[in-house]
Amino acid sequence: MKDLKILAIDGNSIINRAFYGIRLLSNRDGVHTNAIYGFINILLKLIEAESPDGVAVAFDLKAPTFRHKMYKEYKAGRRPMPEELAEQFPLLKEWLTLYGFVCIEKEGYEADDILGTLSYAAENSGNECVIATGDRDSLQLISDKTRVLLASTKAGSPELKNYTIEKLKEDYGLTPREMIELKSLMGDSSDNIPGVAGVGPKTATELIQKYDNIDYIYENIDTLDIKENLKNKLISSKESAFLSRTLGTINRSVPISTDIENYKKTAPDINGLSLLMTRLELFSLMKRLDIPAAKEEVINDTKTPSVKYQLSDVSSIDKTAILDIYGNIIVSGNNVIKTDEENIIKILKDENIKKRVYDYKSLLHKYGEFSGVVFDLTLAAYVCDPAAKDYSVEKLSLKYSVSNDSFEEGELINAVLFSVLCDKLTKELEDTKQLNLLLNIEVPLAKVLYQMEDYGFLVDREGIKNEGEELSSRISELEKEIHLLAGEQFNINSPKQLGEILFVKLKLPAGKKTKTGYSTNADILENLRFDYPIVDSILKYRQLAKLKSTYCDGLLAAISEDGRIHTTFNQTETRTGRISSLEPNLQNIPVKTDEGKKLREFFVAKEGYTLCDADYSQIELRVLASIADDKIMIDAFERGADIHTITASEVFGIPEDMVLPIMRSRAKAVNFGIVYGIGAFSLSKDIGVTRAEADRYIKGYLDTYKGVASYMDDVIKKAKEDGFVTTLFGRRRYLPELKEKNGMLRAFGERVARNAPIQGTAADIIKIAMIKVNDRLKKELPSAHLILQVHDELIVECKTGDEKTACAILEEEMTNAAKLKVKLLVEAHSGDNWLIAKG
DNA sequence: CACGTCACG
DNA sequence: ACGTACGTGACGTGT
Repeated sequence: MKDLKILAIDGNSIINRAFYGIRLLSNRDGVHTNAIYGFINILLKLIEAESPDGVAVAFDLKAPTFRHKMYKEYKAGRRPMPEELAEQFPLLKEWLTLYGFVCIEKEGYEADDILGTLSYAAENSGNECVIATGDRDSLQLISDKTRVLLASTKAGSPELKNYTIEKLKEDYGLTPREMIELKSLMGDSSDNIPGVAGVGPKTATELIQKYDNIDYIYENIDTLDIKENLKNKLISSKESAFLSRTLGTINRSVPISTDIENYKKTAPDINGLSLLMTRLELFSLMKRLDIPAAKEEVINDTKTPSVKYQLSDVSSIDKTAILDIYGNIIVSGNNVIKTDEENIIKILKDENIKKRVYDYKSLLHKYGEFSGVVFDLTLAAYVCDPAAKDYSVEKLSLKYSVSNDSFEEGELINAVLFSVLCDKLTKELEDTKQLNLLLNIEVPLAKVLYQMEDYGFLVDREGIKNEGEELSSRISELEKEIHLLAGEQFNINSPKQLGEILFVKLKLPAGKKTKTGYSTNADILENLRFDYPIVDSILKYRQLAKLKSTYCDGLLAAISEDGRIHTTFNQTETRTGRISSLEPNLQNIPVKTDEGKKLREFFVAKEGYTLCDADYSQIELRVLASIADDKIMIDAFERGADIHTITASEVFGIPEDMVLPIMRSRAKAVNFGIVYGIGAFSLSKDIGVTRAEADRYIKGYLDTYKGVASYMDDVIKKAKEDGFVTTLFGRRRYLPELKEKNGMLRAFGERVARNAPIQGTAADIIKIAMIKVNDRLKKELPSAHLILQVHDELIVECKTGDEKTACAILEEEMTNAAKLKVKLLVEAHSGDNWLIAKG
């Protein structure tokens, strides 16, 4: 059989390039997939470019023969292959086989031997072979029937060079066979081929160009026109040169099938590919290859009326869809599917019609208030997997193996898809005991958040504007001063330029470096500010520039026509269950410095109204005391005393009234650190003591709070068994990091395992409080509105005169949102603006 | 678009 | 030997 084209790939070489070229990716179970992903991408590109009749992928297998003795030794002395890569080999091989390609590995042979044998077989039977590899060794295999596609990295970006006999001549001035001779002389350190000592690429190339091969050179060594010095080198390394040629010659007679027909592509096993790729979460590749989701449930709309819609309508741009209880789409995106707008609103507002929706909060913004929502697919998907980035219907369909026979962008698909997804997610939530969390916390909260977004927070536009102008003039003063002290003009906002000025031009003692240059962050500069006036000015400049750009300019740009700021709360962002705030972010308005605090004065109540601000006192430590069941800490809170003072007293072993401010502040840092999963190094850096000192604090702490100490151990043990941790309300966070071989990543996983139940439980509690506060306000104080949440703090705008009632409602509902082993303490204040209301 | 920096809990 | 506390979002610079 003639005229077949075989693509022969050096599997090890390409998978390595893919692995190191793409950041680590893993699926939900912690199985890494980056090398597989990268390999398939490269493979698809090659297929597109070459259109081969078959693909054979060669892999190394251990137990080397003579040729590879040295290679093995070299490999033995080298870092072993990381587990993250090793685990991807069998999966890739499985994928290749399922796709209809051939994997070849033969005990005792390397991948390039297999490539050599394969290309030889192809040539001999009049066929064509294209070799893809990153290893220059294979260049010796080139012929008029065999080309080499050499993968390399040029200026940081991957490149494929197409080597034919002509191209090789152009680049190296040599024939393929001469490449072997070249290597005999110059050696190859990466393959541990010695060559001739003192002969590099340049000399070797000259010699081979002139004399063609080492047999000729050594036979005629005395008569050839070679300088004395080089001649001596050649003579003394003669044995090594011939050994190198043996080592460097690719074996072209590996015992594998030489019938090229056997390497023709066979039909792909679509089912198998679906299963494997769904498990690996290689969704973008599945889409590209037209591979449907695993265990495909072909949905035939036999039971339901055939209501069809475009998938694109509900995927990304306007991701809203509403279903009635039969799972029929009523509206999707901007397209009304089944009925008219008037009817939609009628259905929505009818509380007796139970609705399953996609993105409740967006629908509320679009159609106004409605109830009767019994399921929200977006929120369900978030609760099931809070680490996912994309909750589009398209992604969910792939992930949950739901599809139908026409699942393609632009194709009509059945509305039942939604219904099936809802059922599947409900099942998962039941299985993981999180359905309660969805239905009683997240869904009702979505409505509360909608109301908060809709109502907004009034700001004093003129006040912010004036403050911005004030800051501007102070900033330009500082700018002048800094340029004067530096002796030149430069952009202070550029860490790069600033680093150059401070640490090169002015020769200040440089601290740490970042990837890109000198570190100029506040930690570093803080240590220099007293010795160098310029640093003091820079810190001030930075502080004011931040206030101006992010807060004055940023907030001004975000004020709506009604004079209020309507933030958006993202309910599906954080991995711990917190909500986040964006465009603008109202959860990071300054409070720590006087200049910053001033901005809070511009967040005000409207005419005739007052702000009430209530925050939990030490909620995370109280949660910790409760879930760790730590008697000492629980007792401390029950006594109502200051927890940091008590901690200092216990750790330093002195009476509470002897605790000095410095001791309290260090104890406070340890309390925070414990919640975050603490390390002595970071603690010492944070509070400015030696590492040993910090270590003693932690030991003393864990010795005092023995319940906390055992909780910290137990939670990790449990997390390693289960693969996840949970909050008091059952919210899960999966921790694939705990399975990492990489110690740093694993340590990170352990800190997260300690922190997530604490931060997450606190997040659950305030969510419950928000729902309850909102309900009570609706009933008892309808003119009052919840307007903001900042993790442990709620803000209400109420009629002036109602503030006592509003504060009482806040305190009651926040305090009683959860029953812990420790009482929750809430402090509430009121005032005309946020600064005063915070107390 | 990645990075450094810095604002918050 | 290595890097170093949890969770976020916005801005300016520079490739």
